[in-house]
Amino acid sequence: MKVTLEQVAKYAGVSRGTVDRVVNKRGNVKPEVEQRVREALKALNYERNKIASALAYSKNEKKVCAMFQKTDSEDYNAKIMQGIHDAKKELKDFGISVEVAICNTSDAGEFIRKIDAMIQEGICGFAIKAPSLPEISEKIDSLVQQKMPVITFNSDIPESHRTCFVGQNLYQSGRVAGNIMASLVRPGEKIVIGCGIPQYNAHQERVDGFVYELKKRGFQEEQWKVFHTNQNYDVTYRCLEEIFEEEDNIRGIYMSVEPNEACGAFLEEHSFLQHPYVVCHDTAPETIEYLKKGVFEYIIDQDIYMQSYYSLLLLRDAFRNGTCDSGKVLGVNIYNAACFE
Amino acid sequence: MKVTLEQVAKYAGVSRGTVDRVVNKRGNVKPEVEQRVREALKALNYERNKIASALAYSKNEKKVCAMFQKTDSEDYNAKIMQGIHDAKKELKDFGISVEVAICNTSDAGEFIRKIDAMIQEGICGFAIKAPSLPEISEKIDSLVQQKMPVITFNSDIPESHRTCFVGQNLYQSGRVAGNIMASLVRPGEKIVIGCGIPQYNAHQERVDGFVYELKKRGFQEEQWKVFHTNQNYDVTYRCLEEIFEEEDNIRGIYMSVEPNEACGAFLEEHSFLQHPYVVCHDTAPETIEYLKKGVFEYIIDQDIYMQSYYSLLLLRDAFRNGTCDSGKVLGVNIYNAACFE
DNA sequence: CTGTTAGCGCCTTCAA
DNA sequence: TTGAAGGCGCTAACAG
Repeated sequence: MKVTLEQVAKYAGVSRGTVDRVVNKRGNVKPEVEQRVREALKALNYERNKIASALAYSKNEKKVCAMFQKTDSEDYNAKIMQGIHDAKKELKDFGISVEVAICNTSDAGEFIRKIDAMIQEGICGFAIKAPSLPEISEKIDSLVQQKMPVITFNSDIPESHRTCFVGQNLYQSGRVAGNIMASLVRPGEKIVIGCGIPQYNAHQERVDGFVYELKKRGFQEEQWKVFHTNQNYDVTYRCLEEIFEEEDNIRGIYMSVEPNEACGAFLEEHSFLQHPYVVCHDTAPETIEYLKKGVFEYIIDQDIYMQSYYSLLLLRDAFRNGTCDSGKVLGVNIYNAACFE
Repeated sequence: MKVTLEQVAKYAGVSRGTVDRVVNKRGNVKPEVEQRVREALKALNYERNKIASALAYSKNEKKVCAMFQKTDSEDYNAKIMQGIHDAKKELKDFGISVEVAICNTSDAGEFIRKIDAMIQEGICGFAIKAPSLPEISEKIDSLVQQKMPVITFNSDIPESHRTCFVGQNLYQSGRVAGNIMASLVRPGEKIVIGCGIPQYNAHQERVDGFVYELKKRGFQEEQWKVFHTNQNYDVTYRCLEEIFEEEDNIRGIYMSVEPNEACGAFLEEHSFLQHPYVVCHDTAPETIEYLKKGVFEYIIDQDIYMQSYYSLLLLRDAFRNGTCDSGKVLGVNIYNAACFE
């Protein structure tokens, strides 16, 4: 069952080293010998032992960097750090150490300075969550050109040549939300859509997906109304007050980004004949509380923990394989109150 | 950063072997030496290298068995097999080989005979999906008494002393479904609940959870009606016909177990003013089709693939640690049509 | 009770 | 272009 390099070598009448050269395509093998080895490999159905391989390879020590911009939500930041922390533990045995760099602004300069500083320290791979700005994109391209793996997570920079992206498909997550809302709200009832900042592609994408799905399920433009939260608590609260004063028969609220709490507070502090169904994103503890209390109906999560964790693990594979499995779009997870029992 | 046994040994003034004895609690170490080693361990913050450990330990070859009863759904069986297959590949490097045993009936005798046969072949651990019958439970107890890990998956045998269980909490999954339904259906509207076979605890549990949640959300007993599908296509179809003839204003159908297709076909072949919302379990390809077509509204999945895969991996940990992390209740995953885009 | 040593299977350097 | 050999860090058997 278990076939080793040694056995293949014996079968082919060569040494372990030669088989290794063939298996790992290191070149410097005479074609006819290579042919013979390949046949032996096939005949014995050799598969390399990943554990042994990892152990031997762990001599090549490497340093990678996880870089991200802090958000306003401490919980969110903590989940990212937790993912990094767990990945760090996992990667240690592979001889890979992880440095963390946190940016405080969305200024391209800050990112680029931090990247350069990290490279000075001998970093040879990045997992990075950064705004999609031309300067950053170019910087990434220059790193990739130097054969350095760069993986974007959570928020993609698709214009760049990043090795791959780990995160949610925002448009799809908006569609999932739209589909949920369409099942909750009935003909003649109205929906309020909270968009963050329209200039941010990421915010608009979810709303686009949401609206697409509403249309698909037969809703009319008059049935929904978009407002901009500016990602600000007070703005959100006031907008909701205004809209609920103007309109009636609102049965759905979609919060495409934080601050979910503003919406929760608004609903708790006002009473309605028919309480509106709330669909929102990301499982912050406060958001889950609203879900449990029945103020919110559904949360769609993107597992930010997994994103930071997984992107770091992919970096390891990138070192071994020169590349990594074509990125990874992590799931769109739906939760209702009963999920947290 | 990386601390090895060797370094700890040097620090404590003993040999690697002795440190190993302390780390792995193999005994035979003089208390004062042990004390010294423990201090060194702490001082250097030693953590064992899992890769190296696994490689060395893989010398101890082991055989485990995955045993399950075939269901009527070929897709379901295939997912179980896929999980086993992937686990097999993963475990190979650990020196663990996996045998599969498939039972055709729910007869305790068949299971017990197959278990005995496996033990003849040198199996030393089981991952098993079996009905909860006293004879099987006793058999499991006798294996566990001989220090053999036995993990139940998908369907638990809680009366037994199985090492742990990997699967969904059925009651909770019913609650999740109930909560969804409660958000879809409004006052005055009715819900039909398809229970499989009431004598099967597993079927009843989901329905209990479902009803619990309906009550919690203020629904009245008159609003729902339970029927028994017998897990049979024709029975299900006929029951639905009858109920829809008798009652009107039915807006929700909950299928707690297969055959979901009977429900799908029924809805496609009849037309209603208000099409009822369908919430059901398990992502068989046919069920997903109905979801995509908009005939079904939500599917709640239990990732059976992951259950068979994960239970086998836990067996590996059980060999190393004598026990394994207190089982694992895998998630309750909610899907709507947009999830499959 | 403790130290020594021979692997586990692969990777990598160094000679040849 | 190839073979030989010395690790990677840990486990386990054996000798003392």
